[in-house]
Amino acid sequence: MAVAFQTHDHARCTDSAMTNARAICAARGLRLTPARARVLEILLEAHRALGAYDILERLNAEGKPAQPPTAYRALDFLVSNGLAHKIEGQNAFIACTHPDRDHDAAFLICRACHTVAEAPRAAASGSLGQAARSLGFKIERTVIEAEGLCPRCQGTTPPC
Amino acid sequence: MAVAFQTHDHARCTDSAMTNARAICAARGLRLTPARARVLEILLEAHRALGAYDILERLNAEGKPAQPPTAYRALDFLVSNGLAHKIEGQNAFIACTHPDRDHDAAFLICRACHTVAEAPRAAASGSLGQAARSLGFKIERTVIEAEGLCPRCQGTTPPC
DNA sequence: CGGGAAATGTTACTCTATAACGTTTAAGCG
DNA sequence: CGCTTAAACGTTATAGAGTAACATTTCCCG
Repeated sequence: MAVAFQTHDHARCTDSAMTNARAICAARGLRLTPARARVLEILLEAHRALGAYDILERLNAEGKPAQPPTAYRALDFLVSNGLAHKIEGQNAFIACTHPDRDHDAAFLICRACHTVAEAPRAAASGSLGQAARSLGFKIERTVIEAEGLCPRCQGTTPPC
Repeated sequence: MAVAFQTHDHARCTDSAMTNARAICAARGLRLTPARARVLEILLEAHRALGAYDILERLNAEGKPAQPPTAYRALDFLVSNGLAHKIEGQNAFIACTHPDRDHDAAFLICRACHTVAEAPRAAASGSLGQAARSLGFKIERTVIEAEGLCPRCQGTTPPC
């Protein structure tokens, strides 16, 4: 997990993530339609957070004219089912790297190369959960994001 | 701190926050212009997160026709200087309840009554800081938000 | 194979945010 | 004090993010 900052074989991790996603949808009776699968592939291939309109551009570049709802519907499906996450701090979306079950995640986002590492995380852990408990607040959803510089981009003047 | 979920005297906490903000700006050589002060007051009076266009509506309702940049400039100033925060999960802004120094904060946001409690927090604390350290990631900014139900709204069918 | 729900296509629109200009204001200095 | 200059502000226009609403198609299931 959280290997995003290390070099690795993107093609292979895309393939295995797609296979995994198909298996998950089959197991849960979800329909990973061509449109949804294509959006997930785009996210996996980009290997970083993409805006909805970045995805639209890529879809249109493939000769399939698509309007915003097409992208947003696919993204809603992927996010609802844990196959992708929304990075609220950037109005962008990223494929989940371990979509084995529902989970809230924490993200480390490099402002230079836009790589995003996803750290699995116990729901409502840490100081946030503590504060919530002491106030009687019932957490339903969390957004935990850190923006900064990844190891690769800390040394280089021009960002990787 | 984090008293937002308890009933209290809004007028008084608005006044003292404005006095505090003026003192901070004076001490730092910042200009809390009328426009900026008015936006801060609006945020304090609302006592919950407001969208930039909610603020614009209120400004216009006062007979001062204002365009988006007016609101965004004031908000940028307030956020840059720690007098307000942006709630990324809702594209909304809220006055800071303890703007004594630069700080990252964590937020508990009620989805029913829209009240926001701000919990002070050591920067890069908890699991996020741990993950970052182990990966060599340098955190510059964090977004930590929890959405759910506040104590008041958990019992009632119609939200407070 | 037919009925109904889910998914998609399409048009139009709303909300969020910023670029780029010109004008005004006010702080600092000789 | 009056000049210089940067910061703040007004204004117009536009870019970017997201959704409403409705017609059409697909495909699951009985």
